[in-house]
Amino acid sequence: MKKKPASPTVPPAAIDATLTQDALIPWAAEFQAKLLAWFRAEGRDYPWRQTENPYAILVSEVMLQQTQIATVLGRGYYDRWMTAFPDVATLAAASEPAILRVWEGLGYYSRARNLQKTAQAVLALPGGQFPESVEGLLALHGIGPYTAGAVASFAWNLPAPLVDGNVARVLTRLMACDLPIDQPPMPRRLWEWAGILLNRQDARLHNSALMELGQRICTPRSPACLICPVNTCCASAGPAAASRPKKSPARATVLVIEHTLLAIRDNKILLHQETGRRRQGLWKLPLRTAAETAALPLLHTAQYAITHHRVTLHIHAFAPDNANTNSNAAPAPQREDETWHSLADLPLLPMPGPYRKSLNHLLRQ
DNA sequence: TAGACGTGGGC
DNA sequence: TGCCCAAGTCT
Repeated sequence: MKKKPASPTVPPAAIDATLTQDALIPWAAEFQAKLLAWFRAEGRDYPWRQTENPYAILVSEVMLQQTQIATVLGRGYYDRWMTAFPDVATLAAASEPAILRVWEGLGYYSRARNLQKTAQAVLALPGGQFPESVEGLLALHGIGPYTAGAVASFAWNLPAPLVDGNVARVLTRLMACDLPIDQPPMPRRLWEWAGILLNRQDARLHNSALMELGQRICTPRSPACLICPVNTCCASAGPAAASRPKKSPARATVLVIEHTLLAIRDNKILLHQETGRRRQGLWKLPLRTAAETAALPLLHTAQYAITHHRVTLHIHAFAPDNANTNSNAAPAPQREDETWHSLADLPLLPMPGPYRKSLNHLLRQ
């Protein structure tokens, strides 16, 4: 099978020049037409594609940041959120624990808090409506270049390009680019390419189609070039595709061991609320050093990953009533930032997924 | 600007 | 199993 040779990286000068779409990418019109035809015939029907409500679209986009559709839809996060907080006013008035509880398990919890900040900011705008421009959207918390382009094009069909992981992969393959996509000058160049290729009359469909192409056809490991609707436009179609895009090496995984206490008395459990950047506002079991827990019985061990850490979570039994009969290795039962909570309230408290799972396991009987 | 930020799924 | 990846943003 005869393939276009993998062309060398597109010279920056050819891209940066201010020229017409046809001169920059001669196959742009063909690409747009084939992409749109494919999407009209094969595109999936997601809840956020059945609405032009900017709030509903924003919620979906924020949930989908670094998160797969199967998680957001299959595990019910989108439906639960839209039921609990159906509009900007409801979300703006909600309590933070209520928000975090609905978000629990999705990760990147600042997304949930920023969504509420944005709801409050929108309500405070004259008219109380979302700004109908990329610039206006970018000024809101948690809305970056991708999400601004997504809301602008999906809600109002504005001619705004967008680049996410899917689009970046499609574009580097189309252009046979071997520069690392996470380092200059690639991020800027990808946005330029997306802007040049954008179908300005049908930005909504075009952007949806481009992402879905990346998600379903132009996949990271085994791209389906043979059935790709735009393979005639692609400089990587065939074996070369899987080698793109290039990326900087991932950070090394760091091993961490957490020793925690399961302290229960009078149907109350001792918990600690996170106040730092990580998992802020969520409740965890009290953390202790290995030495402090060495003499305590080990109840449960679990493993989980958080960003580039690999965590082994040990949960030790601690009986506050017996504390003074224990050796001097026994930990203080309670520290300043730790509080007792009724076991009945446990389902209401936002908690990192691994802790929730371990507690459910331990308290089942 | 490079690092930090959660979690689950696929291979 | 241990990576890589997923509709990114913030500091």
